[in-house]
Amino acid sequence: MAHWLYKSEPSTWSWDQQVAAGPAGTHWNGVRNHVAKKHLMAMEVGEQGFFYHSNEGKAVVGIVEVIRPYYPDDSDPTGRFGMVDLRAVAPLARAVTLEAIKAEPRLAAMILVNNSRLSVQPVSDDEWAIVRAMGGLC
DNA sequence: GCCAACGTTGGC
DNA sequence: GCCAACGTTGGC
Repeated sequence: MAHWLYKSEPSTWSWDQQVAAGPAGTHWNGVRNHVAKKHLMAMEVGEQGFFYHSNEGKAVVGIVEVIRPYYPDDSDPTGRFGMVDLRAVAPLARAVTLEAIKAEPRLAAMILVNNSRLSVQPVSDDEWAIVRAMGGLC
């Protein structure tokens, strides 16, 4: 199964808010980028991803899971973009900062490091395992 | 269909 | 708060 990384500014949508949304989850809407859209469309229910705080915090803070596959984003007046639904699965025991990711040579190829502007990114199996371990999860 | 201008994102 | 990187828009 594929893994993903979702970026959000805490002032807009934080991990705490995601947790508060509970098992029913929330829409991951507002994506207005065609590369990010392509990733959203590829997602399947049950696939997990990292929740990353951009700008403020700059760290991976938790794990989320896709609970509804791609469907139209009703906040998009043009109808061109869609969204998925996500629920919080677990917090990391300790946040994995961008600084720590950049300091780990095995993570040098992560999109987060090389294209910081892409808001929804694929994460390789190796990267997934490494960041999880750095976050204190087995 | 090219490309300059502009707006937005996000690290620093 | 600055600025680099990137995406999008619109004139030609």
